[in-house]
Amino acid sequence: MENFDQLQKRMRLEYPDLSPRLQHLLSFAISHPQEMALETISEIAQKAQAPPSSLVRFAKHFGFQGFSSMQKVFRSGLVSSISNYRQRTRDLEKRLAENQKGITPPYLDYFIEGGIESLNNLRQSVNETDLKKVVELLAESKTVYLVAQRRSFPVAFYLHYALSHLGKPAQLLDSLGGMLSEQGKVMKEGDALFAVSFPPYAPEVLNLVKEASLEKIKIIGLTDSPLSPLLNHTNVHLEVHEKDRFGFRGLSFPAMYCLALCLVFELGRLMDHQNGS
Amino acid sequence: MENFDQLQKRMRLEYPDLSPRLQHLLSFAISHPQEMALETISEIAQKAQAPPSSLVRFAKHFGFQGFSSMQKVFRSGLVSSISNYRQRTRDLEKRLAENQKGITPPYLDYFIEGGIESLNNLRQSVNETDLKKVVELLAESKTVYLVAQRRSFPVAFYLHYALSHLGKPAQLLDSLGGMLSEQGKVMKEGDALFAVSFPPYAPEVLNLVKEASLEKIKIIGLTDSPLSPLLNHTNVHLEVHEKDRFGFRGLSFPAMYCLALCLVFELGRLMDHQNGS
DNA sequence: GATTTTATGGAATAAAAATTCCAAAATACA
DNA sequence: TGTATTTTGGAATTTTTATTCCATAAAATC
Repeated sequence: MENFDQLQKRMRLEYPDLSPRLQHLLSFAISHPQEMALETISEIAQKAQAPPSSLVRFAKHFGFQGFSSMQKVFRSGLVSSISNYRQRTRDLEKRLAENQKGITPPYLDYFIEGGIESLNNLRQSVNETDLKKVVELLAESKTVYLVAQRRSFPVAFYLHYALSHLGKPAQLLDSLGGMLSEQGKVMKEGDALFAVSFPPYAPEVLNLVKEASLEKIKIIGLTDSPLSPLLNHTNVHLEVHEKDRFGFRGLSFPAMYCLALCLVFELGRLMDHQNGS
Repeated sequence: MENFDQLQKRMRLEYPDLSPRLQHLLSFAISHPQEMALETISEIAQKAQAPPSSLVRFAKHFGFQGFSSMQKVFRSGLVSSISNYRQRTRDLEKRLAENQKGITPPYLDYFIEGGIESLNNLRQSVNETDLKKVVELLAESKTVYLVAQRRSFPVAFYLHYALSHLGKPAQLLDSLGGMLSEQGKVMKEGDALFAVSFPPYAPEVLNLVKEASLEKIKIIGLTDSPLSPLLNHTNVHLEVHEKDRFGFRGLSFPAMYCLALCLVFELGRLMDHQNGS
């Protein structure tokens, strides 16, 4: 299928040769791509001051089977600004599904695109206010405890590393020797617990969070969905959505690390600022 | 009309009280807002693995007259997120172009941009042949040992997790209790050592690699530059270039995880293939 | 100025999509 | 264990949306 940019280009090119009505529709289409993408043919017809049949004619003029197939292109253009990788990814998935045997690498591109999509999504799933709140909580707390298990553990480890380098007192609750619960007992009011949990949500982490919340420890959650069981106990949380490829989890990592980096960077700035003044 | 954010909030709140099917749809709706906004009820039903009537029921549960009226709310959410995204992107481009110094928050966008750049670079810094060689080496080896320290440790940890889940015998040399060198003594000919090292290159890892290479253990390196001290002893290596933002290291993470994911994925395929034939 | 060709609007029809309703399954309750 | 209640899936129906077709109007050609 032709993409939105190509179509738009073609439209501009053909403009002079069109009939008055089609010219009129074309200029409407170009200046109202969002309406073209989302509304029904009759709504558009009304707004463009033309009958629905003219819109169908318009679509057919550009080689579409009808209005609906043209609208699909407008829709793809609408979302492509968010992730123009999605379509390519779908295509690849389709090709793979068709011919599972003669599959040829490179798959790396595929993961790269998934990663980019995941990073782009990050922009939407994290809002500034929450991010700021997290940074402030970290700055205020005496010690930051970090907890995560299995798949999520690497991020907690990295945060521990980075916070320590910033001079922020941080402790990693690594469950070494099965001592997670005991490790958690050290937390006191005035500390913060940073909990990372992705499916399958580790029950140990959940328990620790529950206990900590009873002790009035501030809890920061990093998880994958607003429905995560973690969220019942967090003071503030950040979301990174989990995507998969071939049922293969983990494409949230690139986004998660970006977020972690940004967090550390902002904390560093805030700490500098507080010391300097 | 209720707006998208309010609706989402309400959904999260009611989640626990819903029937299983409605819970399932809710989590789909929240994680696929774009699909909910743009596709037809039957397409969504298919993707969410539920009958269309359940979607109608779902909409009604939240007080809508039917699916269509709920979809309108999702559409309005999509539209506002798009304009929001566009605005932010425009601002960012402008500020980046104007002046690298007077950058102001939100910084998250800068890290996202950096991450994307880093992922794009990955395409060039890794060549297919090496990637394939690494996967083959992993597949051939009896046990894969993984070593990394400090900043690089999280990737090794993740690889250990993922390889184990694939059924590939893997051991993480985590230096627990300072026993790194002793942990390394277990490696035998036929095993592989996967070493990750980024600046500042940990000398312990370097030593371990040297010793292992004397024992004819195959060595795979993951590092940041062709000049890395690691490379004198590796059989094959992958490079991920280190970028920084505001003098802040770690933007190689998104790329590194992408690479790791891809590696695991390809290994999984190869193993499947070898078992199947 | 008459005739042919092209463009246009709108009503009729077809197609697609959403909604309703009911029987069956699952669950809770006695 | 049997009965009542809730949940569920899917076929039938209704509604909405898109498309076709044709009569008429406008424009071009002779």
